[in-house]
Amino acid sequence: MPRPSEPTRERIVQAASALFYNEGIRRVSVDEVAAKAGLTKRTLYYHFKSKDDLVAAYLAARDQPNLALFRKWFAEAEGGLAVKVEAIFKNLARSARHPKWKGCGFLRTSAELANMPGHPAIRIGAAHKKKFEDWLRATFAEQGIADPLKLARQILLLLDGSFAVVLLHRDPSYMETAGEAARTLIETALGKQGVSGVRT
Amino acid sequence: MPRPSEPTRERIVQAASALFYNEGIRRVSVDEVAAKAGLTKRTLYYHFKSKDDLVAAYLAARDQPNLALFRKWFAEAEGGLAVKVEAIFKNLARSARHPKWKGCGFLRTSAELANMPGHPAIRIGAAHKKKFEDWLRATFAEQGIADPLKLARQILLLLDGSFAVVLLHRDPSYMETAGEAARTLIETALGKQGVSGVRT
DNA sequence: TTGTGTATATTCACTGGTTAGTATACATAC
DNA sequence: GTATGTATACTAACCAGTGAATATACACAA
Repeated sequence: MPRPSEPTRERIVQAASALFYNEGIRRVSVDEVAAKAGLTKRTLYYHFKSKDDLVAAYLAARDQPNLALFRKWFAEAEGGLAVKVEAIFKNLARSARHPKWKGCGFLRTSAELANMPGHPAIRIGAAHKKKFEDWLRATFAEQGIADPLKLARQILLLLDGSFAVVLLHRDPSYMETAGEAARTLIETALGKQGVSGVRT
Repeated sequence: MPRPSEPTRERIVQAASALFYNEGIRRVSVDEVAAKAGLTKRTLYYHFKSKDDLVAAYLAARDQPNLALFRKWFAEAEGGLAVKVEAIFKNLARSARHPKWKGCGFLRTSAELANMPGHPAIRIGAAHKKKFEDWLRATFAEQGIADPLKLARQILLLLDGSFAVVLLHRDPSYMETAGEAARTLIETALGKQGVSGVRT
């Protein structure tokens, strides 16, 4: 059969992603994933040792693309630091208006598996959010902000808060409100920065 | 048997609360809830017409006590508006250090049932958060803040963000960071308020 | 060129357990 | 003697994971 066999594994992960994200982890059976991928459950278990393993693969596949998207939205925005960060929230609001949007897969998984704190999928989610936080922190540090880690965490809190609130109310305008708050916090931090601070 | 029969229904809701909150909605079976309440599943189905009904009752029971706790934390704190709101976050951080803490039941339920947008439990969760938002809005309005609704929503975003982030990282210090951000936003809003603004 | 062994990849059929919800009967109180 | 409340026993479906067999590709020997 196919020698490197990555297409099969890839197909399984993509089927799992669509189902887990749309329906929830525990709602979706391994049989459903296999059917959607066009193969039998037994074949799926050849590529993944357990359902938990598959859940971890689902989130791992979303890690880099998600981060790249945030960086792209930031990079493409015209303006100062605060405006560029606010652009992330505006773009997110746009995605959230899509009818199939159902929040952040990482956060929803950690909520659903809250009774299994050490679950591999939760570790992947935590690492993902740390990477985002660290990218923000480094960006803020470059701009000479006094406490870049604190500010990065505050932005992250607003971002994840908007995922949660918009999922509950189905009202993406909360994301724009979060973006305004982020802008305020960044402008305040820029106002307090030392004379050596770099501006854009 | 007991005539008003409210103790039985009450016992079921309490058993359901403990199990749903600790293990997750879909993880817990109706049999488990019945067993924990000390009666049979058939009796449970006499008091609730479905599992969905029971899930809604679980969240409805948390609505008022939760709001009362937030108001109490706010009322008992010494200081100005910003400090009193920050106190909510500090108290929340304290709760989150308890080993059995597992985030916000309303948000976790909305994440787990994200594929059922009209679910009664999600409606109850949305109404709960709206009540909190409205209480904050009214409080800010009393203090003469220019756009009390916007500020209330920003605080709510930080609060729900801290639930999500702390659940993921199991690091309650994020709640204190959120509290600082809330204080900054409120102080900024107070600084911009009209001359007629009331101070505390 | 042809035969053969081996690792990779896939399927069918199954198990043991769980699950939401119900048909029916029984008990108690007033 | 009827409302309310509780229990036993059941259904029909679902679900994570496995045993055993099979098919293919390719390396290497004859």
